[in-house]
Amino acid sequence: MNEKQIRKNMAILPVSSISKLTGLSPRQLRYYEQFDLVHPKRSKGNQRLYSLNDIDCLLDIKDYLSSGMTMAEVKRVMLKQSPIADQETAEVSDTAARKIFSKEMLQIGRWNIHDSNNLY
DNA sequence: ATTCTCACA
DNA sequence: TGTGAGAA
Repeated sequence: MNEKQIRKNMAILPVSSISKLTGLSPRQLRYYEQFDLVHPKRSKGNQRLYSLNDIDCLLDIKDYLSSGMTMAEVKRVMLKQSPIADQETAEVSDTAARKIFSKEMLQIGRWNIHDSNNLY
């Protein structure tokens, strides 16, 4: 992978930053981790270290949850197009990903996408 | 000062 | 999910 991808998975932001950037509470961020929705690295102090890629995932997750999906459902969608880890993360972290996500949702067909209930 | 884990009025 | 205790 090139520098671009490396950095996307290198960012090491503390949970507080992620919380502000995603609008999710630290509690939720840790909770989502239990479902393998995100894979933050850990510092020696056992501190969670999120990458820019994780932020991207979190934002999508947030979107899906707002659309009425549950953790298990979101997880399934994520696993099908989340090559994250430290392999060959193609450059489909933003735009392309969004399209794929939408496609997945429509295919699985069951989550009607009428209105986004932003309740926060 | 921050974050982590665990458990619950 | 939120919140607080106790440790790192």
